[in-house]
Amino acid sequence: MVSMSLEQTPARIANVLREQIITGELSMGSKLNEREIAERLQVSRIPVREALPILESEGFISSQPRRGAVVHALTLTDAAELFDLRRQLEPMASAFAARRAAAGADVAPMLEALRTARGAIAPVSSTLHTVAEVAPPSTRNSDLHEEIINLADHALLHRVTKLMSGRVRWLFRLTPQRDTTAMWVEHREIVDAIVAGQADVAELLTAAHVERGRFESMPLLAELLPSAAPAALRRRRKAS
Amino acid sequence: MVSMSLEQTPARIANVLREQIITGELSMGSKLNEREIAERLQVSRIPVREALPILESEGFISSQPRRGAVVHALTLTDAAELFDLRRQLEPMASAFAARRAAAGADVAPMLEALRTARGAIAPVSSTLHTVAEVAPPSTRNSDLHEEIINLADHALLHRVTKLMSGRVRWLFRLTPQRDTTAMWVEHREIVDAIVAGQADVAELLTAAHVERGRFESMPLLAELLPSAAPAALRRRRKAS
DNA sequence: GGATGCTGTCTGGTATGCCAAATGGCGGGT
DNA sequence: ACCCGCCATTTGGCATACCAGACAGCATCC
Repeated sequence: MVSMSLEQTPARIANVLREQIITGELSMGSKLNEREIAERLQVSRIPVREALPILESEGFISSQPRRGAVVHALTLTDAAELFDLRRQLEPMASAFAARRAAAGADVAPMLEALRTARGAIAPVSSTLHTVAEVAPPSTRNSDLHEEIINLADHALLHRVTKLMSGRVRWLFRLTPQRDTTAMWVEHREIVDAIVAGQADVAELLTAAHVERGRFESMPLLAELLPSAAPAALRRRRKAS
Repeated sequence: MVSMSLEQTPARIANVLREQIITGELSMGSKLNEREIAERLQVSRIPVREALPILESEGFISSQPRRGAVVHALTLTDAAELFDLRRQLEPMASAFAARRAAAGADVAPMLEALRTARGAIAPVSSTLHTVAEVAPPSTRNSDLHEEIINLADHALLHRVTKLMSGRVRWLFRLTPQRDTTAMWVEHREIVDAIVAGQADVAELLTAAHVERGRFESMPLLAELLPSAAPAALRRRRKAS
């Protein structure tokens, strides 16, 4: 390898594969061969071997001892479980963020993320920020949530959330976008409550936000995903 | 390597190091040298390199790109954050477990763990189970919590919880045990609510259980742990 | 005498190569 | 014709070896 980006190689490999999984370039269920990936990315197998556990911890792939790794096939249960955890953690994050804001923490990055998210819906020329790379709304929303987490200044929460954020983006990518204007209003209300230091309000609004997302998304996902992992998918794969 | 246990080598190495960290055999702040560990455990550096990220994800060590890994020095903030997360996740686990129990799931393993935990306090001869290895109460409590998680049958919750369980044991090991009889009563009440399928009751009892633990443990931990990681601990380490 | 640059060494990062377990095809036996 | 077992190939697991960045000590220059 001649050129080296600033981030570590295993992390870079994990990022590449993660994006390929999220975009569907690597379809669910497809096998991941260490040698093939190593050759494709022009690295040796070692950093690949270190990248795969990262993706496994984030729930993108599942690997068994001597049988290799495959891209995890998302199920409706996975989606429901993700909403379950977000239901617990995101309200907590908003509450902590509100307390931090009340204590004088800098809320500017969060506000900026909110503006950017709004810009992704209806570009407002008043702000005049050059949107070099037009990221999809799902990424923008993730940015806002991430800034709330950052504001919460809670290392453990940050770690756990980061573990789930990839899957959230993956599912959002699959889900036909819900009404983004309404969602922006919800986001604004949450941010307002945080900035005002109203921890309880922010917590409840965020809980409602998550549950609304579940209510709107699950029916759509129900038509896209199998309800559970077919455990009887071992032998007899000739017809597939 | 001549003999190979059934679990994978990196996981085995992580287990060994984890126990050594929890028991204090590896003191906080001590450096972890890949070659030294590899030689000590009679393996090569590769599985060691794969074990360290596991411990890092569980918060036992912190490593920087080219500067190696050190055993994380627990702070009071770490303890508080752990209680914060447990406050959100354990009540959720109890609620899910209660719903599963109401749906007819097998509650026997949980009851067995409860009995075993009680046995660790006042051995009752009526149950007549041979306690081959006398594990410390902290481990027994972890077993009960783990069984509740298992009963909840929630893959994502299980994953996130497993990420935190190591640190919980680590802190419990440091904390002078709180009154175990009262704790057993709390445990029994929670289990009773779960078995009865009373999700709301189980959830609230568990929340109270966590908060009681926080209330009793934090003052003790405050005398054992530094309040925060000393960021100004880079240069000038000659006197230490 | 103090600060700065250089160099040696330590340690982590990556590549290559070998080994063993698992899988699938093929041949022989019933 | 079907089933069972053997063998080859695939593929992951681990060990060894090499490379590069980081840090400490020393020498040198200011």
